[in-house]
Amino acid sequence: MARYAPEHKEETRRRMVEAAGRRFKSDGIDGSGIATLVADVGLTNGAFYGHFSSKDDLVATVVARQLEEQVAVLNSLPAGPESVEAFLGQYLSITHRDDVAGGCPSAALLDEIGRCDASVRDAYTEGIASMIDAITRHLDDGDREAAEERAIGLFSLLVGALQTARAVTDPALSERILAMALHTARALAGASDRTPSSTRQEDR
Amino acid sequence: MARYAPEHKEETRRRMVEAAGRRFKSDGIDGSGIATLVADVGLTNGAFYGHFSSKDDLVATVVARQLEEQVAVLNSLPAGPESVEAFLGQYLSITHRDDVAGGCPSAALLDEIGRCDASVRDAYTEGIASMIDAITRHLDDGDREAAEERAIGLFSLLVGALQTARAVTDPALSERILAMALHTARALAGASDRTPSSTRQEDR
DNA sequence: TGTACATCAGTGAACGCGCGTTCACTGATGTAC
DNA sequence: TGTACATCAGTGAACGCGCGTTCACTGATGTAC
Repeated sequence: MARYAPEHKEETRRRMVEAAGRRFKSDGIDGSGIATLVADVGLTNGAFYGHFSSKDDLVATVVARQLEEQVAVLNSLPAGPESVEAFLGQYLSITHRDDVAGGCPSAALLDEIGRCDASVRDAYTEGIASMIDAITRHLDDGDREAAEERAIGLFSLLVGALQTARAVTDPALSERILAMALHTARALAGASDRTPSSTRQEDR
Repeated sequence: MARYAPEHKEETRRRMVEAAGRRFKSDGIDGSGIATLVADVGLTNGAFYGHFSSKDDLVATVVARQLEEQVAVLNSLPAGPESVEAFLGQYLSITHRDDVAGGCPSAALLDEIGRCDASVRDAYTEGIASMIDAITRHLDDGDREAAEERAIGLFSLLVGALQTARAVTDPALSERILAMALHTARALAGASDRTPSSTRQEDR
């Protein structure tokens, strides 16, 4: 093996965390074996323990990273109802439904995370707290408490609807779930808009 | 082995489906082995294939049965906003959060079902269609389309919130999620109430 | 009434396989002298 | 300039284990004659 640049190992680890994120989301945590995970980045199974102390260590790292990325996206969103609308439309789109590997980690893994060790659930807890904060900031119109409530409701609605749309085999029902959840999500996101310039009309 | 009453085998199968429902929900589908599942009803692993043709056959049967039971509960609920309120309060309670094995199958298994074979997802599709119908009937105030939309939103919200409350390790955050989701759920369930006799006041 | 046989729910050992994890080893590079 | 050694990311075989599934067998009962 070649002697590597100082950043090489760090870079390999980073690629593993990213590839494992996609694997976990598409095949499940339990459904993804170490051999497959390392093969995804072109290594053999023994190399794994040079980077992580155990599978759980990787899982916790991946969960933390996935949520960080999502929070970063939310934070980079411009303020204002239009960008929230756009985000909702993209979240509840057919494209997102069909891109499990590249999509929302909560929609793909939430109930499995609930069955994981405390280390993984701790990582999720920290991530989700930041996420609720980020959503709350986008919805805040002065009443922070009410905005946080809507943030939690919105997050739960999005995750539950996307999971359901993915589980169902009937394409018409699946699209109906996405469309109706999107309508409800818009109403929920804009529930405090008292300005008549609001994008929504059909909700009242 | 004793010669059994004619209903004996059927009864064993029924017990297996019920026990497997609890197992799947608490340990995951992938996390529950055949040996454990049959041991739960006091049998040894070879007995399994006298009742089911494969694990997937059992999973599909369990998923169908779990949803049937839930729909039966919904259908037995008296009409009127009070019983919907009571149902929401129970669904988003700490008791339900802590009773994964005896609780809602969608909250425990939805993303794992999304990764299952078509037979399992077909069973889920049929069950969820009945469930949406049942919820819609409870919310219907004349506008069926709007009621179905609120039914889908409500279902997604409940499932997403319960999963999140379960995944999180911080008890305060977990309870906060349940409480805030309950508040949003009540507003959503009663969104069409134009009667001032409504139970909710704080939402408008 | 007594013997021979059919029924059938359940037993338990065995199958090949993939799991998470360990570990002695490889081999290309950098450093010491 | 040339040799000896340290470094270290990655290799790949092996470990014990549990998985889903198969199958020859058990043994208590009912039926036939």
